[in-house]
Amino acid sequence: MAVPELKAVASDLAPSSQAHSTTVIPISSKNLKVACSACNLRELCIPLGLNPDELDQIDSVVNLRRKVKKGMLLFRSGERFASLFAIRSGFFKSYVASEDGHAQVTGFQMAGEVLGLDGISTDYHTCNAIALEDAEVCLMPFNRIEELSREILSLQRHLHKIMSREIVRENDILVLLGSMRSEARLAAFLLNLMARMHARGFSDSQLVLRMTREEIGSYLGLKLETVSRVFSKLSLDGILEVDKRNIRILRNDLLRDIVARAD
Amino acid sequence: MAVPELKAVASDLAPSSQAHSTTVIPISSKNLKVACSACNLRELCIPLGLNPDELDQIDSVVNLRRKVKKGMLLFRSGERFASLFAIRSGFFKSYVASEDGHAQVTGFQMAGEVLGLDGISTDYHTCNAIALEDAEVCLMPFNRIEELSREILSLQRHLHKIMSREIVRENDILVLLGSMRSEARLAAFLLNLMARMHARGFSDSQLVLRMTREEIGSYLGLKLETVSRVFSKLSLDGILEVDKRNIRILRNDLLRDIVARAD
DNA sequence: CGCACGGTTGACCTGTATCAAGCCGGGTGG
DNA sequence: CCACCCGGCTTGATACAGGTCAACCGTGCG
Repeated sequence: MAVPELKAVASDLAPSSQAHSTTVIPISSKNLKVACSACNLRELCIPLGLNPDELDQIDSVVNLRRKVKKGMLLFRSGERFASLFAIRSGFFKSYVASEDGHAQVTGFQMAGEVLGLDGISTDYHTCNAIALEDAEVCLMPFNRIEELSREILSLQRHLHKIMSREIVRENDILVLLGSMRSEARLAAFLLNLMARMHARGFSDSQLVLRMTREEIGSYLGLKLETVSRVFSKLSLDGILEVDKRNIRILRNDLLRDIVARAD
Repeated sequence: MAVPELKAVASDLAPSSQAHSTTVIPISSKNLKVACSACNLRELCIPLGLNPDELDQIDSVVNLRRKVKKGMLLFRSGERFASLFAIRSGFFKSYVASEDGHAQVTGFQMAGEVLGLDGISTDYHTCNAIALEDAEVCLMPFNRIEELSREILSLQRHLHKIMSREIVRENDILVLLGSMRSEARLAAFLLNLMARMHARGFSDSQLVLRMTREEIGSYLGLKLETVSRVFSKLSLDGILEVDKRNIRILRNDLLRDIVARAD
């Protein structure tokens, strides 16, 4: 398989909850620019081909935005689930923490992706989501989503596809963790990140990592030293240019080879 | 976290497809015993608290059963998705196969669990499901499910919870693969299997594995020799009694310790 | 200024993979 | 009915990828 699409979703939040976030911005008819119907990320969050009436209904669901400063939690494991979050801007990691303090990163999420799907299962979050850079999210109260998706067929379908896509993505990571070696894991990870950035209009050969080596390692089942060494090796091999968190892909083809050869 | 609930779902199928399955049994009012309303697995597949009318509607959705002989595919990657499958009896593994022949097991499924969720995403299967023992599944055409879940609120909710549960389960495996060592992986795997069997009325200390060491290894990211060695070690330590595929857990507490200590 | 954090690199250790031999039990064909 | 074979499993010897521990560097920040 090519470029496993690594996990891009995570959990959910208690909208009324305390400490983590900073500002909550009501969306009124006055700041139309944030309404879904006018959002440039629209095609990622909501289905295409809605009529104006339906778009209005969607706008009425997505009734709050929230700013999340770098390092702040969007939600944490154990909190009550009420809303899904569509990321408007910024970058998140989601992770589960064992009681002993060890944290396993389960995904990285960027603009246009949805956080919180795992909370539907039990009505409580099972993981944490933290902003890796200043971010802004749209709150989508889940009971309103369910309500509306009973009326708008394409919204129902869209919701199901988003959830299923998440299942498929995790499947891909299982393949990665179950059968690839360090170099292939990092190669697949970079290609995936790059593809997602490219789909958002960024360069397809250059990117700025938002996460530390340790976070990458946790996600890929490697130690930070190993991640660092693999970066060095790929750099030495002329496949990447690595300057701290600035990565430039020089030989996309070779990167793909590494993944393909690994199974 | 205790006993990660390992993956218990997988992909989907083209109901009209050719080779794999054996018998298709229409469900009529004559063989009521298979109708959902009378199925003893009901509480696993469909929501509780439905009124008779709603139960009738559900029965009308689940309109076919299919027998799948041991070793036969229920569906394969690339096939068109049309239905979810509820397992009535038997045991499945799901896996994704790379072009080069390598197979990564992504889950084991037993009675009462649902197969096919990953197909919703693109309308095509992304993995394969194969029966590890003679099995019988109920076909649930997905467009009918979507239709009905617009009318029956609790069905809609149930569907969403099932999908979300699958996401959470895969999260748990990520933790397992990302941070546990062989002994802890196998311990978590056994505890999970045991719990699922126990929930179905079987012993909570004894089980018969339906899969080979190699399949366990693929699932856990280990080689079959390693799986075998870990079984031997756990046996030597007096934690298990292992006779080929018959496993008896002697020290559940120690097994849990192994998982807990591993993070 | 100095400290803390993220990153790199080196030396060494270890858990798991790999390769190989052999066992057991069940199915098949002579 | 027996011999054989084959698939699944166990066990041993050895190799190696990645983990662990440690030193060091640069940079941003209090």
